[in-house]
Amino acid sequence: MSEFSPRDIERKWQDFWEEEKTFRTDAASDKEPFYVLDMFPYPSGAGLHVGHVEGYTATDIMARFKKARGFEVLHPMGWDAFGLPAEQYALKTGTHPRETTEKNVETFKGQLKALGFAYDWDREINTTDPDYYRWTQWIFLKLYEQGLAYIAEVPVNWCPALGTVLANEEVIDGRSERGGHPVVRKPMRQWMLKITEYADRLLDDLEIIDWPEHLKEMQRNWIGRSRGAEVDFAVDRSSAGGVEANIRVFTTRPDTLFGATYMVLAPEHPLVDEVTSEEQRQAVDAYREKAALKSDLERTELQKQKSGVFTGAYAINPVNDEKVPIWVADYVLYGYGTGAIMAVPGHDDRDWEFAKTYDIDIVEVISGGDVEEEAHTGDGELVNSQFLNGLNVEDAKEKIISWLEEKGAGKEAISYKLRDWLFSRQRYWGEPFPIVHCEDGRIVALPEEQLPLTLPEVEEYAPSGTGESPLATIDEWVETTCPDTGEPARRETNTMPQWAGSCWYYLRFVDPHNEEAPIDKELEKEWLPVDLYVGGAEHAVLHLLYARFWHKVLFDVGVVSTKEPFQRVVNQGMILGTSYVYYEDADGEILGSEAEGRDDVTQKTVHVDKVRWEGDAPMHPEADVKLEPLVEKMSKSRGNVVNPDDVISEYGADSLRLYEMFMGPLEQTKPWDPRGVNGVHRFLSRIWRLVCDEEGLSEKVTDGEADEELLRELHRAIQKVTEDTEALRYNTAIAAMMEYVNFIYKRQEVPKVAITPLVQMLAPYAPHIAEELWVRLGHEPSVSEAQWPAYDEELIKEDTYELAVQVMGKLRGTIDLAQDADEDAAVAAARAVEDIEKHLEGKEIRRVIFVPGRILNFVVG
RNA sequence: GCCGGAGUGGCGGAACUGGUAGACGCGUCGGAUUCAAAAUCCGAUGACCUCGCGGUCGUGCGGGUUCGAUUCCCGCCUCCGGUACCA
Repeated sequence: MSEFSPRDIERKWQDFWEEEKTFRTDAASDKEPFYVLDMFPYPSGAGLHVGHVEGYTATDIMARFKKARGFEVLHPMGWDAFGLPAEQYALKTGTHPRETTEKNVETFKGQLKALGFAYDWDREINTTDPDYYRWTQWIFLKLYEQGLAYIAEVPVNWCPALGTVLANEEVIDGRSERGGHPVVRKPMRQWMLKITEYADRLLDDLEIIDWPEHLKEMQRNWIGRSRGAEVDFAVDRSSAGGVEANIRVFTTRPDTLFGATYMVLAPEHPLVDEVTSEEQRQAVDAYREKAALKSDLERTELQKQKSGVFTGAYAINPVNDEKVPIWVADYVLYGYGTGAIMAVPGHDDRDWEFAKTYDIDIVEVISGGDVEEEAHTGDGELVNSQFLNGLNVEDAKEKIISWLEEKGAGKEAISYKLRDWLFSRQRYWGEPFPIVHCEDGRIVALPEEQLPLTLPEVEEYAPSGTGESPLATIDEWVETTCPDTGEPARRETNTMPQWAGSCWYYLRFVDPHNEEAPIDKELEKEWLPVDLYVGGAEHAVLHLLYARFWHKVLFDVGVVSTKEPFQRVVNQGMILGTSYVYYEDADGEILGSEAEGRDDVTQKTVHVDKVRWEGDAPMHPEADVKLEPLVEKMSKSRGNVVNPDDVISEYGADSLRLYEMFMGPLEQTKPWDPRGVNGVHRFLSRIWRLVCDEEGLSEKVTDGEADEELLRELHRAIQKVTEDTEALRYNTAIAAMMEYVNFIYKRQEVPKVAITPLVQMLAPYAPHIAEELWVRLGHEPSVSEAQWPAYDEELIKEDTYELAVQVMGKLRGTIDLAQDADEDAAVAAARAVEDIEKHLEGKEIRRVIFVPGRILNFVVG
């Protein structure tokens, strides 16, 4: 075959790798281990998209590169297959989620294989496999034994019309995504995990891992640790109907205590009932009821107007014994801090706004602003604060905290935004909890030997109607006996959330068939942490935080020896598509870009495949209207999705892989350009033609030696590609290979020794063509087993180099200069150049700046 | 609002620790090949002035430091991502 035809070679080499088990990992090997991991996908019905391909290609290149560099590489793939879509499909069609999952896995796996990824498929993991979730349940038991799993009544999104609990993403504007039925907050019995107990470690250990700073920052913000003080305010008995109570507040600004002119309790705060006066009770109850109906989102999203109700009661400010009114307001969240605040309107924006609305006193305690105009939140000198007067904020905090501690009215405290993790779902398609509830109320964990507790077959996937999972309707599964006493008991009918399976899968890949433990201890020591973990930024917080949490728990119980699971994380950037936009007015008339911005029209798109091309102008298929190209996130509804299968059938997998890496830096958001694929395909064809001919090997290819210049270019290319690949700068590594190919194209003949290393360097990027060329060049398969080419710095050096010459910082010419030339030689050479000399003529040279290898600059007077 | 990131040719992007801005690719133009076209190969391609040699301007905007700034500092603008009453 004379022309490059991916169709003819790609399948062949995919089969070769599979049969030869080229990418099998020997976990017990003596070689240095390198673990490179992708965020495994949820196998959706839609199949792989170009975003998956980007991340997976990036890790695949690293895996193949490291293998060639002599590492024992672990590069596995699996399926995060529990989850909502399969269950919803089951609801609609009655198809068992297992069937849907199997089918989708089949599709995904076929697509991944067609891309030539070097996975060790013997280590494939599926989170829905009982042999896998047995250990997910086992880890849950460890959490439970450690006291880190508990049951609580927690409000969930309850949709009475659907008779089911909805996930946050299924609720839009307080209504169900499907059907638009009202959704209310309803407390239900839930499993919680005490991730808050690990907050400090999750925060501190960010220091020891090599993650992008923005990602660490997001985790820090999510944990939201803040230092402050807890202060007790006694409730004024006479105003609260004789009730004796303390209101404890958390504040980061104890220094402003003298400026506290009211207090606020969250509507859910238990003290509200106790302190509310008879006159105010009706108003308070009404307010609390209204607040309870709002979802968290509603409570926060429309932040414009603050609302609240006075309870009728007062509290005593411990620093000056002044009476301050106690209010109820939903801008205070029950879940954060103590659920109550001291309000300092002079120095807090929210309190200021509230005080203005309800005409509450504003007292300035820190000078430097005008508290009648706005809250002054910055630093300043303390005023109106007795013994704190004259101090700055920092010192006042210290002093007031010691004062409070001395008086027993408060103490230093730390608060977190992070909440405990709501760990149960009222669904069928998830891991069952290995827990039974006995009739006497005891909660008993199943013994390890009884794992896995498998999901029963069900007739109906419809929700039970009570808010419980469909499992609750299967009596023969639910009804069991207590493992301790043998008395009748009921199984837990909640299931675990999708996060559970993905919290530890990276461990299982190391030792996927172990029946004694989730992972062998020795192997864990050898392989963890993961050296490189690549995935989408959408998991920057939750998945990565949850997995870190589990890892730390497993560390504490001795299952793993490492503090952190992922040494290095990289987020691949999003790939954007081009939408073709037009506008439509109320009468359905189709309009072009001239209608942009008008508010009587709606923006619409034409699916990429339906666009009618008039030359290079995109036109509406039915109307004579020019469409406006718009680069944005790919989505089905915008008709701008690029399907990897289509690209493969037109250009082949190698071109798709190469293009996605050539587009730009891995972490950056990049627009898809269909013509770009053609460009890299052209590059691969050029290499092909360089090597191959109708007869087999091209006439240009010789058995001779490489000359000095060729060697220099070759070794320069090897150096650049090696360094850039190591640093994930794939785009510039590819550019270096292109430059080298352009260079050898200009030659009549090229010796094999100058092409072979190129093919080896190409192999991680475009493995199929590289394998084929490798064999054509007379080597035994496979290039995937070959050692990465080395470069020799000596060969790269030249006798002379080109030096830029500036006069007054402006480039005036270049000179060829010997490597070891000194300043005098450089100046002489520069002055010999007419174009440079004419800028120096008749001027006094005041200074010469000579940086060997970099610059020669004349400063003239 | 706050936090994070980014603004470089017609387009995607390159430029190591301040040292020839625009590598590589796309597109465009020209040439070769062809009966012709596609494909391929070779060359040109930031803008402006100039017949040409050459020159001036140019990395979002305005300042600054420096012999020299895409790179460092100060002040803005725009876009993208995250987050949002967290006391």
